[in-house]
Amino acid sequence: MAVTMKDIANDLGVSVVTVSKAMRNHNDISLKTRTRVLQRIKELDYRPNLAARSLATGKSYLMGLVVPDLVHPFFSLVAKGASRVLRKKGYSLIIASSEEDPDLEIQELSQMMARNLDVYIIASAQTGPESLHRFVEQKKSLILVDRRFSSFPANYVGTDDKEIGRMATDHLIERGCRQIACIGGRDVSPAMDRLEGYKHALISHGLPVLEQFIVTRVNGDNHGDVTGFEAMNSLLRLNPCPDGVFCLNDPTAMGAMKAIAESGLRIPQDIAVIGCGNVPYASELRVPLSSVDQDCEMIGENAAKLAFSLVEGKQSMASPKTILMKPKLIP
Amino acid sequence: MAVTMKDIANDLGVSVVTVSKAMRNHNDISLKTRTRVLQRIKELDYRPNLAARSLATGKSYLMGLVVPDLVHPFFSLVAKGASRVLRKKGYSLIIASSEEDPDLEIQELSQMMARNLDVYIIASAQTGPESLHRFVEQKKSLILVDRRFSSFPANYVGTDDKEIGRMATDHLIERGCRQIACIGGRDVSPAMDRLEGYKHALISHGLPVLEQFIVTRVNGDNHGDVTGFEAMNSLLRLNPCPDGVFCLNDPTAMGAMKAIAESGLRIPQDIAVIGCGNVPYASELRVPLSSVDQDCEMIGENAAKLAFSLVEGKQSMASPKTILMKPKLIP
DNA sequence: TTGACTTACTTAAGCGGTTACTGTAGTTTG
DNA sequence: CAAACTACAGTAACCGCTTAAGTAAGTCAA
Repeated sequence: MAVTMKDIANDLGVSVVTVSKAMRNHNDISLKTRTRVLQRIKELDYRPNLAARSLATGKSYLMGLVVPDLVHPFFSLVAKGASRVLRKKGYSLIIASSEEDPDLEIQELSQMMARNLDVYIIASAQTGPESLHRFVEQKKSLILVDRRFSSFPANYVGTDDKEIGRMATDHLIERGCRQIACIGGRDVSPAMDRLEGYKHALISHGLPVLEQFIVTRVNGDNHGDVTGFEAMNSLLRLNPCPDGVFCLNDPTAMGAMKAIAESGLRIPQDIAVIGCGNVPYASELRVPLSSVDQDCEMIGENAAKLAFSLVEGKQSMASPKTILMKPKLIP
Repeated sequence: MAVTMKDIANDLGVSVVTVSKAMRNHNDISLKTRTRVLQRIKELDYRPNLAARSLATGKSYLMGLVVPDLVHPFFSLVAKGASRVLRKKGYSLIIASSEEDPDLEIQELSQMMARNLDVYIIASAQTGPESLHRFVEQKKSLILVDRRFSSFPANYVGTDDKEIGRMATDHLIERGCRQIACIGGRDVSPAMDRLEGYKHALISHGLPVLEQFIVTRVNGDNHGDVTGFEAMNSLLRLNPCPDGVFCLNDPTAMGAMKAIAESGLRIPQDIAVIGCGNVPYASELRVPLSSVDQDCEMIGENAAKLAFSLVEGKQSMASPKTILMKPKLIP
């Protein structure tokens, strides 16, 4: 078996508690003893058994991250950012992918709760906040990422999605577009907020908000390329046909661009396209894609930092904090 | 606090042990008692504290996955595949990203070892197997993924990389290329094996293996696009210049394609390019990229399954198992 | 020089489970 | 009808660590 505190204590002729305290810099231990302990710990390459520590302290030194799709660069970047911050403080990250399935998400969260994680960071695939109430009941620390629920106050880290919508639409307007369509998902907060920003931008430029130019789909983020392709085709049949399209995410934009290309129209001369998310390699696409970048890694980092202030009690769950990142236009 | 076995035992007027046994279908408990226990467990939504169980059993029901770059689709797909399999058996996955930094990897692994994970699945960023010996010493279950070390026998799940090299090169030869170059990383087993497959294919077609056509770089996988761009530029200066390029991975291929495009040559008429990895959206690129696909999710799944056979003792660390996936050509 | 404080450490208890051993009915057997 | 099982449940000990409470010395002011 691995080295335990007992081994070290025996070797040094002190009690286990002394070792425990020495290790955690309790001011109850003489410098001399502490040094001897630390010395021996190094020699034996001792590492405290975290399961035992967890049991004794009630803290697990584990944080959970549940995302709808780990393969999506957005979420893997969030994971990366969070992981980097947590690592430094000796925390580990349990990552689960819900595959955009609400039931699976609940199941994964149950698993995690059995492990008594210190903080749960969730980009939820739920349509409503119902299943999140148990976090409140069980007084578990919760941080929502990317997606939130208006009726459910909780810690939240995300991008300023309204600003994204405004920014993207403004960009198209500045490029001379006047008939601007919008394609994307529905029901999830980023989509709704971006749409609102889109409308806001149109209105403040004195342009009309036309319902037929807004194509939203449930779960439009999944298989966004298909959604984008089909939605764009339906937009192309309109008269007048849009001269600019704001796609709520990049895969959708790529689908839309494919549809435009197949129709024989040119991008961006005939129809300009802007996406959101700034997927890697966007610049290498057939037609380079303008996009709005969200600093995904920073979202992860901030979520992790917020997580610390929760476990350290600096931040209470009672007064949830919202951190919004500023988006950036990538032409 | 959360519900414990004690609560259930008290409620039912039985001992804690009875609850424990009932829960795990010990044949020591009458059907009647077992039903009562399970009933109450459901009512209270009880979940056993896994830290406690871990302490008592010595198993953590956790598996660790360390990858060099979580954002790389290859590794996130592996993670996804592994996660899916583990979930079903009640295991959770701790994921860490080493950022291609060998020291960071060692650090992450130390962290994990403190948690006594049941199996460690690693796509190692090490240049040699030295740091892996401690797994053998401490009798920890280890599975290597994607990258292996010839001098270090260990469980391994990956793709048949020689076959990839052969397949890709054959494809170029069939398309009529005769001057085939190869660009990619160095030192890591997949790169070396693919290169070997490349050479093998050339030789078996009676073509010469020209050293000046082989451009490898240390850490060529990182920032592959830059590597590919620079390497291709140097290849373009050769006379004769290659009419086909096998890039050991897709980002490299994209960099190479950029260089070719900037030089005014056409793809694939003047120079054909084939990559490896089949990145998402490859078909949407300026010039659609042929690639060799490795079923990454299956790699993850197989690694997870192998992990089970290790914890269940069906498979011993003494006789390491190697699982190679067959690659698939995506024109 | 004695009581009050410190300093440095130890002992005891418990976190929430598990395993190995004990005990007690009720049932079978010779 | 006593001996020997069997089926079911309970007791005790332990996993490795932490916290709270205790104790034995040394220090200091009165």
